[in-house]
Amino acid sequence: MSKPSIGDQELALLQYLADHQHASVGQVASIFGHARGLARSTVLTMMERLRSKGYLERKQQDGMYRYSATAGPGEVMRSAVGNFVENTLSGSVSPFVAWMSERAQVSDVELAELEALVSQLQSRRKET
Amino acid sequence: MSKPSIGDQELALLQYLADHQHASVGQVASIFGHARGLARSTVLTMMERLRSKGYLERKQQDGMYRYSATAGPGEVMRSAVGNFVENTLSGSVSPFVAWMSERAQVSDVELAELEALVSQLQSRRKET
DNA sequence: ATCTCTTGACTACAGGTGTAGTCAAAAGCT
DNA sequence: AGCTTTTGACTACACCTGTAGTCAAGAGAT
Repeated sequence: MSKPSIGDQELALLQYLADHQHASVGQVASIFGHARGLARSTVLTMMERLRSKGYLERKQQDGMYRYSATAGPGEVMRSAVGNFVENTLSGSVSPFVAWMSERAQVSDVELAELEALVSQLQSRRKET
Repeated sequence: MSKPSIGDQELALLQYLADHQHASVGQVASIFGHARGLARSTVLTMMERLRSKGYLERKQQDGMYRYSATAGPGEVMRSAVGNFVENTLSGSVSPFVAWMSERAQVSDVELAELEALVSQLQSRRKET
């Protein structure tokens, strides 16, 4: 039972919700929505769609609904990446590496993450 | 003038075309199409859409059209990755790294690519 | 109790993508 | 030339996503 698909805007919203647990529609609309020039009803619609897809849940509180992501902040992105690699790159990571090596700038932080990743993979490999 | 968007199936097709230059619809339909259970008309429709988006071009030959990708095989994927990172990950590569480090198996080849990438980035960095 | 602001449900709609049927024209075969 | 297969253009349609308007019910203020 693979999770339903998510659009980019929806993902951004879900990400926001994962970072700002149990927020009301009003709050999300005025912060996230306003920042992106979205109408309140648009934000509400997206939130409800995400909820029907199982990515958000809500509970009544203070006379209104509070929404929370069902998955943690990191998971959202990670599963997005997973889908992308599976569906779009047919499971191969190579295109990603190729793209990285051409990319103009890679920040110090990113480089450090990559280094850590490589050494982690190396050590994991020996164990087996 | 950023390129028009591409769906996953379209991308797979484009990739196929990039790997099999100047193929006819018939050929693509019977190989690629058949492998994915797509009707000939479906393949044709997608190819024409890709063409109208500028990703494919065609020329008549042997009484039928032959299609070719306008970009090389690698470029297609690379730009797909670029879009994904920009649109979906808001420019950050971190989610990718996070996902990689959780992924069950990373092949030797992939690990080697990553190592190469890291050392390439490291040396590039010193130059500056 | 009334008036106003907020909240939520519903409806709408356009553009993109996946998928395919139909049908006439062109090409190939006998 | 006549019959069969291939090719290509067009049409169709459902679902997803982005985006928003409307309108009634609920909450808050006076």
